[in-house]
Amino acid sequence: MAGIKEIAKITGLSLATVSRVLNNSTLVSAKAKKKVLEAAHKIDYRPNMAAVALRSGRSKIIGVLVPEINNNFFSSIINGIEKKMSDSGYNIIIAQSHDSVSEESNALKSFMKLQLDGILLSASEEMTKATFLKNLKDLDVPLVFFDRVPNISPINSVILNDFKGAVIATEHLIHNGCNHIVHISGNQNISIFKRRKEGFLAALQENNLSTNKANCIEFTGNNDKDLQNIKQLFITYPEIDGFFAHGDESCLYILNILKILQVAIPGQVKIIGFGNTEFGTLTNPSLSTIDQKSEEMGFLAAELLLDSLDSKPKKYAQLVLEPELIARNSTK
Amino acid sequence: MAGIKEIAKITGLSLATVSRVLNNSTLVSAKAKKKVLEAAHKIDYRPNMAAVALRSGRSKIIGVLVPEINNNFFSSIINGIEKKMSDSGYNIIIAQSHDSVSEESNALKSFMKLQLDGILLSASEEMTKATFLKNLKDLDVPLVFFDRVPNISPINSVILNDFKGAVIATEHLIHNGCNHIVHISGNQNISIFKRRKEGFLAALQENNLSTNKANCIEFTGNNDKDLQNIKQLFITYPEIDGFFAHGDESCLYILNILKILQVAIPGQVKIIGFGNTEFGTLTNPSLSTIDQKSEEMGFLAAELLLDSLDSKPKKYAQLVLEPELIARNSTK
DNA sequence: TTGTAAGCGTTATCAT
DNA sequence: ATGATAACGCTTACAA
Repeated sequence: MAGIKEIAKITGLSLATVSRVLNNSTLVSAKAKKKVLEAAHKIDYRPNMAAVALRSGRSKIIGVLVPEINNNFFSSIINGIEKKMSDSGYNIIIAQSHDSVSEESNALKSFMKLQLDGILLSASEEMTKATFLKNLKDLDVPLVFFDRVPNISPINSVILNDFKGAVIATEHLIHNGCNHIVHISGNQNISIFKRRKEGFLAALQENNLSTNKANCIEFTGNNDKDLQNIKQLFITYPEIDGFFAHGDESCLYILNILKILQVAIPGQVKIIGFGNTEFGTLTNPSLSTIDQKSEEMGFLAAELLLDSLDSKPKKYAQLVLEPELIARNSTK
Repeated sequence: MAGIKEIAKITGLSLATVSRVLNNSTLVSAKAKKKVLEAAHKIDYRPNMAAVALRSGRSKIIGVLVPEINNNFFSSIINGIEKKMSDSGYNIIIAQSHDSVSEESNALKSFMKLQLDGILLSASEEMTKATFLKNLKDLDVPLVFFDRVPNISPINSVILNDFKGAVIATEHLIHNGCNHIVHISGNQNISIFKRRKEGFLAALQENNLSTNKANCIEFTGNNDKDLQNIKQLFITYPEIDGFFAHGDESCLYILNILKILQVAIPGQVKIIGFGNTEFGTLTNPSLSTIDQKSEEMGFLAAELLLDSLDSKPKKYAQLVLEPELIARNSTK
């Protein structure tokens, strides 16, 4: 009930002047400014954002669309986004695609109704260039992609240098004396996992190690099957002295299997993961890994979006974050 | 650009009639209804929610305030909320308190500007009855608390029966032959951890087991310290044959320490955690635990909020979810 | 520097 | 069953 009208009544000024003060316009006298601000404080004035959005076209809300919120990586990113956005007076509205194109387009549709000022999104696995264009063709708000980025330009995006991360991890093993390294890869249809595998192979080549077929084994997500696969591989090739996994989770399997097989870690075999998941400090031995800079990614994506909100001559930026080695006991 | 006006122009009907159709009013002819819906579909009409919110006072947005989004428990809850709310055509806006009263009240203030239709919130640790009342006194939207609930009534709330969960866990150990059980407790200022400890002690008493001081040890969060504490305890009391931890994370420590001490799990010592964290299936042995029903909690809280959105004669409900035993190999 | 008034897209009241 | 019109709270030309 406490609106701009009330302030006008109290101060004896017009709605326009009150509005100008509240929007930091320079076209107001110091006296008017003071009066208005006092009154605003007195009645604890809070603008009706619905009215502001309707009239000005700016809602002060930005949409965030991720595949899954209940996932440490994405929730860390959202954390970074939230930090930056709330500092700048924006609220964030969150939706999930669950990696489904239809849910993704539904979410975007509902975003479009809300007069959002901008959208941050990580594309679903299935999102192709075609569906992307279809969904977003009439979406004229600023857009920034992060992590999972469709192959299209021009675009604003923030990604991690996954290739580099894999190289760092692999070379860390090599520098610590490993010669027979195996990569536990992820679904190769997902670009980030593909790049990690490429980085692994490149690092082997760079260091004159063989890159034959036995070096890679794909993680299926089926617990028992993966366990058997890794076990079998290790029994077939007992000379294996290092594992680089596409994710920290797979390392838990490897740790278990090697313990069963009575293999000393990191004595006989060294292990490094990817993702810097929380439990990495809790395993025995603690897990070396690659940090994905998730919170920074969210922060930068938010910053990029804020930049493009007020810059009229549109320019696009592709930011690439550098991963960081977290060396712990599993590779000592 | 495609608004209600456009539909009126296409169909030759008035704004009022178009609006009525779009809002499922019964006061329209089948013919008009058909024409409007066709036109709406044709121009891919999407209501401007800012205008709807301004005019009707309902934004179709509900606010969710949690201590920390980057936390598996809360992100699962949000998952449940999102599921229910998006089914009902609501968007959710998320804010974090980081367990700080000032951030919490800031978030609530910004919620209030947004004309939200309702708020779901898990109170920060510090939130007292007084600050709660101060923050929410002029907040007249429906409110539902979950998990962390201030001691105030009347109120809508959804919580887990943590006491019962602890009893179930403890009795599971007892039924599987444990006589000397230790509880690794959490910060006793947090109500849920307190209730878990109480449940543990009650279960011991109920089963005629001693409840002396050696039965509990508080988890400090300091990795090295906790490790030493647990190790020392086990060395002092080698008769210990069971551990019930207030969280799954602590179980990783216990597993590591017992492995170092060459103790057979579950042969000599059995372990059960709380939370049903993802990595519980990946440890060796896999971890028995108590499921917190986090997604259900979010779902029910959302449902409760939706109920109170349209029920004029306000009634309040306190829902208590029953935890579930997840028996795996660590207690076999 | 300030005021007047139009208008953002929709809903709701009152006629017809 | 439908239409004309005011109103929601605010911003912003345009006028003064």
